[in-house]
Amino acid sequence: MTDVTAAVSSGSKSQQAYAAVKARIVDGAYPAGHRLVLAKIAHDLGVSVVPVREAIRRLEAEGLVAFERNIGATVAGIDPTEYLYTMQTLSLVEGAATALSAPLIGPDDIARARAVNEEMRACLEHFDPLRFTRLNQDFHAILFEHCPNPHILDLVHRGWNRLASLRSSTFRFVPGRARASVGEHEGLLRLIEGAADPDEIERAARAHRTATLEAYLAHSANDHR
Amino acid sequence: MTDVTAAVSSGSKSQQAYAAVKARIVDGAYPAGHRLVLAKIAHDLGVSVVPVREAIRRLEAEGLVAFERNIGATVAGIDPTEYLYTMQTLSLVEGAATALSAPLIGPDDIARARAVNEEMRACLEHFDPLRFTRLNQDFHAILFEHCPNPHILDLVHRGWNRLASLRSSTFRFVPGRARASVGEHEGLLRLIEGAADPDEIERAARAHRTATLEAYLAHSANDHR
DNA sequence: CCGCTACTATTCGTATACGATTTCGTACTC
DNA sequence: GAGTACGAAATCGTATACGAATAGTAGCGG
Repeated sequence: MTDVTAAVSSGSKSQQAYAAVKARIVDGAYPAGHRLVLAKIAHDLGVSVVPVREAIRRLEAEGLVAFERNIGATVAGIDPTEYLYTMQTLSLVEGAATALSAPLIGPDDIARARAVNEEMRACLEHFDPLRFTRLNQDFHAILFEHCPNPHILDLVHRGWNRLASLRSSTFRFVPGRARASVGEHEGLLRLIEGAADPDEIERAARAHRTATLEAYLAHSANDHR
Repeated sequence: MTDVTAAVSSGSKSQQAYAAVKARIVDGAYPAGHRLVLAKIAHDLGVSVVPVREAIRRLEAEGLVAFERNIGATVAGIDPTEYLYTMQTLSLVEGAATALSAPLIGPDDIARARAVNEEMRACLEHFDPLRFTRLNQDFHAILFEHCPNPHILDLVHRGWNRLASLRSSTFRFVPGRARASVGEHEGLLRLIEGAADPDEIERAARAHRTATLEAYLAHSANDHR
């Protein structure tokens, strides 16, 4: 459940353009490398170029768009190096977000998260990577609902958006990673339920993300030999 | 040694406006709450309002400026809650940046950092909080020079900028914090020199920032009773 | 046939202009 | 005298317009 619904109408045309372009990038309508021509987007949205330009610059600041002076904007791809940077940062901020949220998570939240995780488990047969990824985000979003630090939460969301262009390729291509993920989720829930030491929760949440990164690294090393 | 020198001329007028306004905010020429009128800034810089607007929006994204629709922009202050959020995030990213950098720090870097720290120690008599803070940033900047993850480094710099408006009030008002800081720096250098476990280095770097936060909290709790 | 140069078309960057919204001051009423 | 309504000034938000820089293309020369 993302903020895409707020795409249409949000006061200023700049916001509107921002939401519209962001949605198209995140859901893949504008693939990586796609050229973003200000005048064309402005025409499509029925606004002038100025608000569109502002929207594009904002997306650039979030890392979703690459903008070159006098050249133009393109949807930012994510090469292995960028992937590494982003995953490292995500493991950091997700770990902290989970640890900070843990004391505020109630039994009902746990139940909801566990239900989502069971759905993920069921999803392992007839595997649908996109659905699996959406459920994965829902799972963590529940854990972060009560996160007391909005800055850290914002960083988490930025990381997720940044990875959106990959279209869950890790789950898709690294065998066994999806199943392992479900197991780690359950472990995380047990720790939170048991009111474990925040440091331990942070380590577990961090390792959860790091495991995906390392699975990717191992798999891509395998590919290239 | 900040990037203020790059303020003048940097290709686009938008960049120029960004650097100019940012410099004035960070160095205190525009204090917190100061009203930023687009037309006035544009006139002062000799450009039109469009690039200035773009610059202000960028500063807003970095948390340095608060922008309200149809109202205007003001230099963002930092209330206790924001301070807490920012310090928590900084402890997180500085801890990671230090741990990631540690294996890449050579003996010459250690020597330079130690020299800066000794300058800080000397600075404890005839205490000059602003100079002390600048040295403090120099110290950590040396440690981060080789940081292999630019995303995390960027987050560190954003946090520093966000705190700039405080004008080192923690060092100024919390007794003993400056001296403790110098000691913690030396401990950090020893850990790095000794090629300690990255986790231990991360904990120490994180605790270094957390200690300042807690000193502030304790002190302000004292104030309000 | 290949490489270089000049030209054209596209697109960005910024200035100017105008409508929309808010704020502040003033006058009027109770 | 206090509160409210109205109007003017200030400021933002966006559209339009034009200059600047770049990329693509055609033509020329080797």
